[in-house]
Amino acid sequence: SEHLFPQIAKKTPVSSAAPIKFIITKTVNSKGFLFLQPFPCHVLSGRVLTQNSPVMPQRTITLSEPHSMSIQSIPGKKIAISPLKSPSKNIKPVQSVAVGGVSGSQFKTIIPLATQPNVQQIQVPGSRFHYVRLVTATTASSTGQPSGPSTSSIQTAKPMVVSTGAVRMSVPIVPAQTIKQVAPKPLTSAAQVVTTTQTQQRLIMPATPLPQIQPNFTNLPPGTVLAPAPGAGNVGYAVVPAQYVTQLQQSPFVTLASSSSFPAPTGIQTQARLPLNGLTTAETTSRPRKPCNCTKSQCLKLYCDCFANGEFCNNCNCNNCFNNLEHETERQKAIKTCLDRNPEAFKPKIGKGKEGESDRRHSKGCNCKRSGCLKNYCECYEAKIMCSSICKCIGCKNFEESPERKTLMHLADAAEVRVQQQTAAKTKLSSQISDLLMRTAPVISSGGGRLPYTFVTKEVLEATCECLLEQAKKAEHTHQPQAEAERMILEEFGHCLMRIISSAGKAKADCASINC
DNA sequence: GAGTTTGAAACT
DNA sequence: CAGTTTCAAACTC
Repeated sequence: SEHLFPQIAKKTPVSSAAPIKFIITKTVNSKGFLFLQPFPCHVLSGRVLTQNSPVMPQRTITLSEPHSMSIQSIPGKKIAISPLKSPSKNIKPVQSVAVGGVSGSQFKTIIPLATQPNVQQIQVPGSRFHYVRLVTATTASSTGQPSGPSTSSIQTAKPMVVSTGAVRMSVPIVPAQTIKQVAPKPLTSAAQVVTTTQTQQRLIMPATPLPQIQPNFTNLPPGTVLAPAPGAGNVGYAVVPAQYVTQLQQSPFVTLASSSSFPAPTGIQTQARLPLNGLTTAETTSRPRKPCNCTKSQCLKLYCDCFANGEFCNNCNCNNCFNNLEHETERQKAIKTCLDRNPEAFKPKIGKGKEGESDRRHSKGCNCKRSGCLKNYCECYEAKIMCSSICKCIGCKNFEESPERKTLMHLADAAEVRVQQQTAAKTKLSSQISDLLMRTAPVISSGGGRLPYTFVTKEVLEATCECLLEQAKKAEHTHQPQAEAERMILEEFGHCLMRIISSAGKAKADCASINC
């Protein structure tokens, strides 16, 4: 990413350090998510790149000294990388969103890294970013050159425990068995994560240095490097968002291992969203993005919400979709086209306010003409913000004092209250039914207020029905009017119920006396 | 679910 | 940059 890191664009002498495979950079996409793919550089987040992309040649960035890097082309390399945050104050938002990820269904896959020490963290002073170096055992030497083709490059990866100031980059290692408990789609071998024919690949996960990291994998942000504790085992793990794996699985370039213990949820796809920026965990986890329905754009234009958000299409209803790893070349080209047309294309449209939501506003403003900016056609309204002076809308009613807007808000609030009440009522009813079933269900070991038997047995029902039928016949024989007949039957039903209840109570008392 | 409306994106 | 077309989502019936 020469334009972002001009200082590293120049090739510099390689030191004794092992080669850095990738730089992690960052920006945000149009919906406030951390977005990396669109940038015409060799740094793509959590995705596999192909060297032969016409858009940008993939390169390896070699760091020797903190300030000196070089970029070298490595033909035939495919590398997946993810964002890496510095341990600065920027950490917090990253963690808050990265952990939650896309939705509650999102999980992280922990890829065991093998034994050779080939994941290294590099800190570049003055840079807001951290760099991670993934090298094979053969390249972990001091050659400074990338290794040759390999089919198990990742297998030798091992995170290093690096302390970056107050932030420790790793957490205690866990045994391999633990993977099954935390990763729905564990990979039996990292080597299987990235294998191709004849070409070497590496998977670089975002190694977010977070002081808040806890040894709970479900809370780890994507790309967390789990390094072995001193004296512990020799295998490390890296946590990557599951959607990456989903995409990787879909890729013709990459073969992923599927676990026999955890069948891959091929039918369940997650939005391949990258770590977010500007949205809270709750927002991102409770509101997975809707699948798109594109038919003509191949999901490679900004019409497509997935594409516009820097996401792969996943679980969408689109036709002829190119927004996936299978069409990486076309996708990169489309990204470049969009950026050529508008360099801000993938940046958030809604600027984040300095204090509270009131400061949020649409970066370009809307151009609504007929909706009064009070329908979701309006991007401002959709983002739940007021129109601003930069909007060019006609007949706007989306401003603070607008009576129409207030009415709409009240209606929305009322509707929400109704939904909540209905939900609460349903919950209560469900609870009552459940409780009732518990009370009437046969319980071998009686306790509390439960009855020891089920009294409404088949026999009891039959007897009750016979009684009711008998009452009906009686009414018929005596030529009672229909209303009177119904009354007699109901009365008999009442008697039946009383007898059943009485028997139940008596049986319970008997049962209690003999301590059954 | 089909058809219509809408406004952003894409195109000219 | 303005006008037009395309597109997919939002909306209505």
